[in-house]
Amino acid sequence: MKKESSELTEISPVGDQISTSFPFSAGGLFDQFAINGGAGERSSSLGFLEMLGIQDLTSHSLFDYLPPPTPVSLPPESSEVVNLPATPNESSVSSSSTEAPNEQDPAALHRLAIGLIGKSFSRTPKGGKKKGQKRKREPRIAFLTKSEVDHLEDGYRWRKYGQKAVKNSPFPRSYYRCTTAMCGVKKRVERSSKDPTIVVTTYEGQHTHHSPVVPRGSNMMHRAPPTAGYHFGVPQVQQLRDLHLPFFDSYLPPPSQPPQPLVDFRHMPQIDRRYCTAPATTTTMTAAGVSIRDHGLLQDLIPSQIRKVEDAS
DNA sequence: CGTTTTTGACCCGCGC
DNA sequence: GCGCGGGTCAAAAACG
Repeated sequence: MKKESSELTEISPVGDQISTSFPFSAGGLFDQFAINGGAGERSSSLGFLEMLGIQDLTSHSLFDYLPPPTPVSLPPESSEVVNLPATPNESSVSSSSTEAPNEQDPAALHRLAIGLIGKSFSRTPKGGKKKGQKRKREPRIAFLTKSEVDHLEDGYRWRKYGQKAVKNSPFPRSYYRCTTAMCGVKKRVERSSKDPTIVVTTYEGQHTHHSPVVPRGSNMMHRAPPTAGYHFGVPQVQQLRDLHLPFFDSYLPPPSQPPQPLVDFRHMPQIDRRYCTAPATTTTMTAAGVSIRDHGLLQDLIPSQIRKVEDAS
């Protein structure tokens, strides 16, 4: 059956996309991780790792390259410190105000690499596009997560609309769209061929709705309640800064400012219980569950940054 | 029975 | 122009 022209998404070439219309802070630096264009021979994950100066994931873990861990502090209203286990054998999670963190209890964000890997634009929408009309371009953000589970729970409901084999990779790439009406956010999920323990989740667009839904088959123990505040503790913000990724300065609140609301770490013990029985990489899954859940990065930080750029222009 | 997933076909941009 | 690869569509199947 012949298809109508429809809204599609493609990735713009590396060459001009950053310098011409990237809404954040244009510059050559972005070329290092605007890696999804052109012939598409480099995966987003590899590009991001390259950006971090990581060339070989076959003999090292991504997380070997990240900054040293710091304790995950809870928001000011709670004095608890949540320690994440580093291995399944140490899968217990303490929630104590007195227990000091150590190397075996790296912070959640230590296990998370977040990279802005490029940008994309929508193709001709249904109904056609006028000649010469600029395509809408959406920023994309990739989360690299060490996890056994491909599709990580992030608090939104997604409908899978496609799956494709990835060239030079044994793992397929899945395409998801937010099921909320009028919300055009999409995400791609693929597993790194270099390090199969790493899942690359790429988000495109901004959610038009604030309240994430409770996914089916889940319960409130697995996620923050809708009414809960989302807090990104100072240590997490500092860790992101410590990655020395220039664009993060635009994403993160100034050091003098209170942390942006993002993740409610009070729910991390529940998340850990959910995964602690799974083998091998589940501790990172814990971190991933929290990290990916910090939808604020998408719906709070990015929009604010876009506004910032728009105001400045 | 409504929703989601699966999966082959199709569309499009790009390189040759 | 053609082939390739990424991305999406949409009918059918599966699921709850």
